[in-house]
Amino acid sequence: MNRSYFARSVHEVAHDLIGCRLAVGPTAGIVVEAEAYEASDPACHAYIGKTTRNEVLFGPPGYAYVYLSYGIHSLLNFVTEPEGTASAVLVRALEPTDGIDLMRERRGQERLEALCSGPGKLAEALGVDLSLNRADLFQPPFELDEPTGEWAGVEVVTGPRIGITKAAELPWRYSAARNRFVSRPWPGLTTTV
DNA sequence: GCCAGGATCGTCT
DNA sequence: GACGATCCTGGCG
Repeated sequence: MNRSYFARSVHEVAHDLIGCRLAVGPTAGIVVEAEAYEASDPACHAYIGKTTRNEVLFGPPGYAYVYLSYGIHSLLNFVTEPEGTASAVLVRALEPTDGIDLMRERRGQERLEALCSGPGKLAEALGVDLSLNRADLFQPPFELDEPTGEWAGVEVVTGPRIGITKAAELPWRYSAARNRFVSRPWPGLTTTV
C-alpha cells in the first residue's frame, strides 16, 4: 500500500479499508467498520471550511486526522483524496489481532468484543491520542497492510452512519458482513462487493 | 435487554 | 457559552 491508495474517492477508500490490517505500535487489528466523510457533506468537519482544527483534511492524503469527541474520546481518521480536496475515513471498529493484553490494560475491559468495537474504544486500545494528529500513516507507529487470507474479498455491507445528526440518512458506513466486532450490528443491510 | 444520565474539553459563535 | 463522528454504568423489567 502506498500514498496513492488514499488519493482516491473517500468512498472507495472506506470500502477497501475493510479487511485491512492496522497496527499502531505493538497493537493491531483488522478494520471491520469505517465511515466516509466528504467535503460537500454537512457532517464532515471540513464542511465549514478550513480551520485550525481541520486543516490536515485539506492537505495531502495518507495522514491521520485525530480529534477529541465529547471532550473524552480521540477519534482516528485517515485523510483521503488529493491535496486541496478535504475528506476522511473514520475508523470505527477493529477485530483485535495483536497486543491484546495491552489493549485490555489500556481499556480496563476484558471482553475481546469490548476492546475495539467503536471509534473511541479502538483509539484508546491502540494508544491513539491527539499527539498523532497530522501523523504520516506510512511512518511508525502506524502500519497498514491490504487484506490477506480470508480477509481478501471479504463481503462488505453499507448503511447509515452512526452518532451524527446532519446528513444522517446517507449510507456511508461500511462494515464487514457478519462480524461480531463491529460497533453496532443492524438488520436489513445492503450488500455490496 | 433497554434506556437515561453523566463525564469532560477543544473548537467555534 | 454551547455543542458534539462516544462510552460506561446503573436502574428497571
